[in-house]
Amino acid sequence: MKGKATSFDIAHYAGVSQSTVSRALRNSHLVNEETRKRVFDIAKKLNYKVDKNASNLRTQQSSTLALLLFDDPTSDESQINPFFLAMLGSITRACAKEGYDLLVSFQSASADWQADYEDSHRADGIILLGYGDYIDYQPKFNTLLEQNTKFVCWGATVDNRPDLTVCCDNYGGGKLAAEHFIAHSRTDCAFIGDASDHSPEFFSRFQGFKDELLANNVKINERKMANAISTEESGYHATRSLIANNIKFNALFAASDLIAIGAIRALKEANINVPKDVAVVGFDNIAIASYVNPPLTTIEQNTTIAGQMLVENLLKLIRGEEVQSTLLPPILIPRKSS
Amino acid sequence: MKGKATSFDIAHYAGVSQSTVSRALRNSHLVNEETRKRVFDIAKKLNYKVDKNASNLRTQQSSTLALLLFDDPTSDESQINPFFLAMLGSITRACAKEGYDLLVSFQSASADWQADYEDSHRADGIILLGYGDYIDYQPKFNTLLEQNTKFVCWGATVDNRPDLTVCCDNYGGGKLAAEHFIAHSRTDCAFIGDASDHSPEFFSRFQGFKDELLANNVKINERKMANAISTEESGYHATRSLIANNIKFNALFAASDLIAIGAIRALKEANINVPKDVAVVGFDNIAIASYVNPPLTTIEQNTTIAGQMLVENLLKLIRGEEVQSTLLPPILIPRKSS
DNA sequence: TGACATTATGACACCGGTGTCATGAATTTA
DNA sequence: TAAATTCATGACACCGGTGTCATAATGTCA
Repeated sequence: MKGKATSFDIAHYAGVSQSTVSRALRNSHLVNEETRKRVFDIAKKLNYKVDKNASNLRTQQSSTLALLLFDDPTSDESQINPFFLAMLGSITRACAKEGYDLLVSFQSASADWQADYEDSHRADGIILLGYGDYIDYQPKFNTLLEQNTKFVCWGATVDNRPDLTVCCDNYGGGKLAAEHFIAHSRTDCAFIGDASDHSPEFFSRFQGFKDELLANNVKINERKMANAISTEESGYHATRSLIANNIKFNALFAASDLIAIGAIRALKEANINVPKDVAVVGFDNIAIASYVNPPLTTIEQNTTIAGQMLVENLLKLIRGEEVQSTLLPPILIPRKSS
Repeated sequence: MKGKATSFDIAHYAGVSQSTVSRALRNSHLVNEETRKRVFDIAKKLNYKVDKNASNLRTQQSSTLALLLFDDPTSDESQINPFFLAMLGSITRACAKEGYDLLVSFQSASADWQADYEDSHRADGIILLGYGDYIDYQPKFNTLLEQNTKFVCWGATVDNRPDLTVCCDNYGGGKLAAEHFIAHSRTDCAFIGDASDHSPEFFSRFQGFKDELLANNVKINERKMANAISTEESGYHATRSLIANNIKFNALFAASDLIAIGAIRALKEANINVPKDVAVVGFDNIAIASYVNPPLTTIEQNTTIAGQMLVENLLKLIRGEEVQSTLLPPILIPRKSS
């Protein structure tokens, strides 16, 4: 066998036209059962595989989805945020289930990603996955919309298009954390994350947290808040600065598990016992959370379902079906850290 | 703008032929500088992107690599082995650096994966990533070789083709673990993993471990070995069965970190102190390892370098360059578990 | 100034499928 | 039995690029 077999080779051996081969292989009802069988046998023998490029070119679709990962550029080069890795895994699985291939690609927020994948026909649609500063992305979202590119994103809300978003109910998750503290009479609360509207997800978590505390007549002191991005390092430093400023609290809500883990490290170093002196609650329920010491109480975002929903919604969008905005319910996973 | 712009549209606006547009966009020296500039400007204005399918079809290559992930089918559906996730991340990054796209796909060992991706021209080459029972794969490797498919695999050695493999020096890693125990006078050793040649990587780790012990006149008792696959659960159960059988040891080498983490859980439950009563060493240095209690001493496989090497070697193979077999040096990361 | 190399471009076949239309044979209907 | 319908198939244009060959214009050298 020199080179790969084509449908013409099969046609030749089967004594039919190439058109018929193409039809037979795609199980068109227009092909005689006997012919189909013959074609299939020969295809198998020649180890024939449909050339995706030719097929995609003709049909103008690719049965491929693209995943654009916007990892936090400030985090360690070699490691990807474990929450995203988990999402990546579940999206990969969901795509496989739907018969789509997945093209994975790292992006920096500044790059010219806004049109590449769909316009070049490499993918039928795009999944955008990233924490962080979605505000910068809005103009690019608009470009995507203008070009009628099919895309969904995790977390970020696109102006007037809630249907393009899949995310966890961050506000509700924040409330869960507050409820939990109140139920355990820990009302002297600190928050570590980003309470500005720069990071919409962290902001919502904080809002939910604050509002639920207020509903119970507890006010959060602004001095007991510190900014952090979603890394262990950042959580560690933010917490250290609180401690260094002699700020006291008996409960700490971290906007992500990585932050919480860093916070616990800082607390331990300062000989502050978790959970006795300070109860800690994180957000995400990454795999590591259950293994740290003490195991971390956290608000779970179910990555399996999230990945599925992203893929499902994107496929609906591609097929022109109606898509509902999707808010996933967060769940409190109580462990020893609180 | 109705539909996507093609090179014909550009040709029309630029007043040149489509051939010239194509040449101009690919920076052929055969195009006048002024013409090139005009073409580029128009392309930009029309938001033109080369149709990858058409281009790939013509050139018969895709600037895409495929990653086939063989996750352990017995592991939890929703979670991917964190070591593979880390590899996935580093391979993604390495591909991006080389200007290649990455197609990610889950596979079960039994599936008909052996020819799909390259034959269908979706990818120029394949990376195979999986722990586990590579023996079943040998016939499929042969099919790949016969079809002249370009591929590299992680860990597994393909008959007579060591150049197709990138892996960590598992034997050397096993020796490191043994050295470490001996240096700390922990010579009553247990091993948890798979010491059969069913799982070549685990087997090598065990061989290195055993040989280094023997070189120091320490023999490992067969009763102090238990089989486990690379999950926390499996490590937990294997260790429990050792304990239940009243087997004593003061050092435990686990063939992977997940196994080690499960082992530590079992030991703790039996009120056996780590590291005082039993020193534990794992393998992989997954992210979780440093966060468990106590932090896990482990043999690191550098996933960043591993991913890079896989991609680099595969690209060399594709370009027809000579490829060296690649053995990555493992490093002992001492932590509190030993 | 005629022979020849160089430069810039256009025409066109080609990659390997898919979808439409035309065609001929077999089957059903009036 | 002629007309209508169904079935199975072939011919062919087409998707949007890339690469080869031909061609015209300009420049170079003897």
